[in-house]
Amino acid sequence: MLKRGEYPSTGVGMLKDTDCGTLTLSDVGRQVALAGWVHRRRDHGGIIFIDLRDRSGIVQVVFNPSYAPDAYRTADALRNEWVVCIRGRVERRPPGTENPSLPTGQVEVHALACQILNPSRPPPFYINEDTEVDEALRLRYRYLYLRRQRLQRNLELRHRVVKFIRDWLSARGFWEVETPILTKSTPEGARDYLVPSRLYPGCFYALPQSPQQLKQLLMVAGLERYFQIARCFRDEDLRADRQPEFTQLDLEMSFVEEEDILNLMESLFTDLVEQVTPHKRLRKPFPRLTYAEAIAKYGTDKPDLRFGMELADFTDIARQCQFEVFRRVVQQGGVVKGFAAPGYADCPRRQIEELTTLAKSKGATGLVTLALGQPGLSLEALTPEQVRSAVARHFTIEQVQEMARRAGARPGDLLLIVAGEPATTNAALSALRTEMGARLGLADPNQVVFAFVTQFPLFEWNAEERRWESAHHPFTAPRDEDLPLLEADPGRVRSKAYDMVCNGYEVASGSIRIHNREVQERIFRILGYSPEEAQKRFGHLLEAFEYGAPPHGGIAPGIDRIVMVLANEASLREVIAFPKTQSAQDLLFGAPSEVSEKQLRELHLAVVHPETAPSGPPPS
RNA sequence: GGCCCGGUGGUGUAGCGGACUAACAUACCGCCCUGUCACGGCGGAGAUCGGGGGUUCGAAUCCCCUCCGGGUCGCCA
Repeated sequence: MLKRGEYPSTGVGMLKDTDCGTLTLSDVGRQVALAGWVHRRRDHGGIIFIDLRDRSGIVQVVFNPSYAPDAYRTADALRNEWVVCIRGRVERRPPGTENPSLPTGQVEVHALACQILNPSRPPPFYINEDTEVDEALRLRYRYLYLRRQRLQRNLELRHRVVKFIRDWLSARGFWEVETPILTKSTPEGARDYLVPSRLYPGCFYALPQSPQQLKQLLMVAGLERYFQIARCFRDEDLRADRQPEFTQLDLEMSFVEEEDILNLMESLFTDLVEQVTPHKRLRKPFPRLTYAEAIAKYGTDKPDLRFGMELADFTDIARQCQFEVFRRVVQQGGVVKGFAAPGYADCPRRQIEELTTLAKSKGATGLVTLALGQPGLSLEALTPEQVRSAVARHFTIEQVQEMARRAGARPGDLLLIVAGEPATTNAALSALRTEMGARLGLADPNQVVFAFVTQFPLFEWNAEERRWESAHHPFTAPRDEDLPLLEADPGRVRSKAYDMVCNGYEVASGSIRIHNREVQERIFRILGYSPEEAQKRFGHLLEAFEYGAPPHGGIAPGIDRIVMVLANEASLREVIAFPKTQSAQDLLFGAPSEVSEKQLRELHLAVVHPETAPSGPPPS
């Protein structure tokens, strides 16, 4: 909501000199010129009320034939979303007719003149209500969906977040530098969006997946502190929190260690939340956990820390129990882990089945639940009869009590246990934990908990191609103490890469980079690049590093995701003005689209349609 | 590419083998109403149920194919 005086009025006095949402009792008696959209019309036969809406909010306008017959006649024709200009006087509402649910509810504007600036067809969906609309329709009529107050608030929030970041970093000596959108394809990482070159047949530019190498070159150039609100492009499949083009706060600093970057981020986002979204409760200081801790306690590297329900390890108990399924999992090198859902012991069977389905969808073979009696009892007094479970008979009461203790469970809680190979077990439990957080209302929408996850592994094993790959990117520095492990045991080498997470989303990712040629060459060797290959792929960067590259590192928070979390939205589409569908289409413009033969000829392109796919542009 | 959910007047939903001549709310059109704020009252118009094929005496409803939207796994250095 705009506050009075926060922005200059959007008009200079010809059509509009005041924003609707700013009017209060202190304006009573003022003559104002308002302009905006008809939010709603209430016709009482002898008197007409219009809720007039502009981006600042809503104010009630009263049309009374006794003091403005012409305006009253005009108001009779008005319909939702017509654009009007109204001149009138701000009046205190008659006693008893104030509307406390409206910021301007103490006053109303008595219309003296009303001009229709533009009528409107009935819109294809409600703009004056926050009701569900088919996603395709929202995108097709994006300019109408954006007219909704919720979307306008989201875009305003986004503006304020970006402005805050620019000001904050500028005040701390950071320079914003633009980097090219037309750049070079790199075979690593995500699929590139390609742009054909007219002047060089068969050659292509690529849109940046991120300005990663460019910002490192800016460090070599001696800029020391750089940032950019940068658009990034990745031609990969979409998700609720992934769009093909998105915006990063790209940032890089010279002469820094990991701690410097993390402290900077903690300081920036603490100030940002406190000043831009002061109604949010922020946890300070930001929790820090290693990758290994995150996986052990939450089963994921992007845990939602607004609630506990930490995972406990029951593998050693499972090894000794009488439950054949668990024992076999442990024998085969698997793990048995679980957590306690507080007060959920009496949950209906149907909900357990839903949880089981969820666990299986994440690759688990099943879900074991133990309902631990009634609240108020003590754990020590728990009897076998009070434990309700399909598999309770395979465990001694001491084993049940020990699992409950480790999970921090109390009587009345439900233990959820998954057994299997570590990766799927953790994935399933993480999903279950998130689901229980939602079901039990533990994920407070007014709370934001940022956290740093550190010490990611430097490499990941690609089983398909039977080789090591960079977990982050090949310029990420290994931790000094793990350097001796590099060749001997690459899988155990930890990196100076870090993520920032918030309420269950990964909102930033970064690392300290390698600036030492010898280390960089060892990394390339482990990744399987010959010196010639490394030269071909990354020659420009390697060469730059030979000319006095300073130690440097950085991070890249995702603006869209951060705004999404702060706006309490579940989809990125609600915080991007013109987003694309899950199949990467722009339904408003109809992109992507075919182009003319002439354009193709100029670009030296010929289109070969796949046999399996329909030819031509996507239907719209 | 796999799996899951959805598509019914303009919009949002209900209906899920026969009582559907498809219901409700709202928007829309007309009439009435001078203090409402999701104003209210009366009346009206508006969908052959995303598209195609099939099963059946009978399909919005069951089956197959397909299109669109969403979620998710793979993917996203």
